[in-house]
Amino acid sequence: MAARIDELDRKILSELQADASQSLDEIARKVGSSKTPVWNRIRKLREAGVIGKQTVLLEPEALGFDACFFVLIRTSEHEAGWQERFLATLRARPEVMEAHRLAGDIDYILKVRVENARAYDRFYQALIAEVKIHNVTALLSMEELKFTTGLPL
Amino acid sequence: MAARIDELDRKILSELQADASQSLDEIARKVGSSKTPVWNRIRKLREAGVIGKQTVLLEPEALGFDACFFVLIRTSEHEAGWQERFLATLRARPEVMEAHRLAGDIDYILKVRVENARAYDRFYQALIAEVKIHNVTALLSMEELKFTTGLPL
DNA sequence: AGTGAAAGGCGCCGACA
DNA sequence: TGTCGGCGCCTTTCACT
Repeated sequence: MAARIDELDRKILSELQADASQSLDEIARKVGSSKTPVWNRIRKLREAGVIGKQTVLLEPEALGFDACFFVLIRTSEHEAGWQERFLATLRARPEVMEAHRLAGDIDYILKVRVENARAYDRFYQALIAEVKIHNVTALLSMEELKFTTGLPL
Repeated sequence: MAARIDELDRKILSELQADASQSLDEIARKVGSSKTPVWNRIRKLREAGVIGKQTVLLEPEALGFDACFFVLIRTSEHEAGWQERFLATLRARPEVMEAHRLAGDIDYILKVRVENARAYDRFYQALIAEVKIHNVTALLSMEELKFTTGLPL
């Protein structure tokens, strides 16, 4: 699955991660190339699925999302049907920012962004009403020390 | 800190989150307004710090980042000096995608993206060499079930 | 606060080396 | 594969409502 990427591609991706609003000329200058080759490479990287969607990062606190929880989930159910229902629930719930299936004794971890603790409880109640869950631990974030979407190229 | 945002702002932010490469005309049409007002609102939201940086989301697996760990950290040190060193280490390490200070008996959680388990171990060794840590639990992600940067507006 | 128009810049695509 | 040049759209601004 890992695409063939050379040094120039890496530099271009790095620039795009840092600031996707830069002009082609600007990127070309920084990576030591020029418009057309840079543009062709970006197109190829997009087609190859290396570059996903272009977005803006919003400030959660400025929008009233003051609470962030990491939710550790243990389940006793491991049939396909259960996992499908669980997955569908996660996908349907916009407050679930991230969900991973884990190795080890904890089965899943979620990252959930909500307005406040009450909103988290609503989410929690809705979740356990939809799927049977053996054990849930919620870790409340007091402070986001670091956040980046940029991979270390 | 929460900015005053009306329904139109919310729609605009939603569109930008979904696809920041859209033209102003397109966004204006979708939210039922026109170019200039949309542009003015975007500028204000940027100045207010609601809209942060514009970026592209890269596909980790296409770039060889096949391993993702959530790291639960307990420490016995709670002085300011220790936390400063810890924070500086996290900031300096590009494989740390996310770091939160928590409430409860676990003190910190990190999200770490690396090439493979060996790269994680290098990170782990470097971390405990730099700061004294009481207890570390690493949760290995087997599968990313969901990932979004889009807040639920 | 929204409309319309005008200008400069930039993405995108050609031909050429 | 990289450079140059042009067409047309899109951002950005301003004057008016």
